[in-house]
Amino acid sequence: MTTGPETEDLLALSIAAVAQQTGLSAHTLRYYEKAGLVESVGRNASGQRRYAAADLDWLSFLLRLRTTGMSIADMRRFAQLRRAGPATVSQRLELLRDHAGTVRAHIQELQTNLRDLDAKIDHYEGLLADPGQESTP
Amino acid sequence: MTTGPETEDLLALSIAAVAQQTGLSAHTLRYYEKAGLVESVGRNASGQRRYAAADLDWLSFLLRLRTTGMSIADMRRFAQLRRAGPATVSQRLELLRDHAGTVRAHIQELQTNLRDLDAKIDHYEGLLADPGQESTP
DNA sequence: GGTTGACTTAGAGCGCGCTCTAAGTCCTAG
DNA sequence: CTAGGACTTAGAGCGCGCTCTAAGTCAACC
Repeated sequence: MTTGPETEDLLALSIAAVAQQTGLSAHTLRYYEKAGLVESVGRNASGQRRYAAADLDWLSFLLRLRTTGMSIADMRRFAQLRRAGPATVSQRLELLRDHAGTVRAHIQELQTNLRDLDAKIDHYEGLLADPGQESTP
Repeated sequence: MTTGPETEDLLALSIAAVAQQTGLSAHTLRYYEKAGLVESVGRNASGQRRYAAADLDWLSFLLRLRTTGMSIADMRRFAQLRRAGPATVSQRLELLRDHAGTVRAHIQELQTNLRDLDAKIDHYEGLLADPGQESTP
């Protein structure tokens, strides 16, 4: 399943490269590291960050959490558990399940409200087609 | 279709009552008014706000927009069009259609990311059931 | 008449998630 | 050797959407 031996460690992207790939700014990448979302990434001889494949994987997972509305604080909690090792797997699982539930609820809420918006749109279309109806806001 | 003559104007809720009904704080209700989201509501003899049924309808519409992620600025834009009268119906329609599109896209995005989260959850469940696998983060 | 409490206003403050600044170090090209 | 640019750090600043404070007015009850 791995691409080959040491593939990961051979990848060593600069912060600018990772910024471009992820869509995050270099500022934000450093901020995430300082905020405890990302384990300190490796450095080259002159102290500059060099991202490995595993770092990119983790970042894209973080972005998925972010996109689905997880707060920085919760992401940090997850990252801490991950750093603490395999003993925390069940806690991570619980966190993820909770979050997935939240996301599902959020989707539901959006869908319900969207239906109402669509009804409003229909109403406005009616107004346009036949002006002079009662004008509900 | 109307409930009867003057039903709306007979309803005259205090800001506290509206706060409780909508879940917004009184502070936020005043803020929305100052921000141009809500047309100045009626006042009683001593200058206190008295909300009519139409105000409540409008507020619940605003809340639907908010819940689906519309910014205050866009809600203000919509409110301004509404105040400008029937001539703006087509512009309001366009705004609503755009927003509904945004919401649909957002739901899509959430669903996609949720699928990936579920996959991650499955992975963690596998780890729990059979520890000692390769430990993808 | 006094006290309580809900209301009014203008405006300051807060939490979040970045986003940028300032000052300095280091590598690279000319 | 020099100039430019990408990087480093600590920390300040910003935009959003509220949220609260301060100081004052008013109506109602005892």
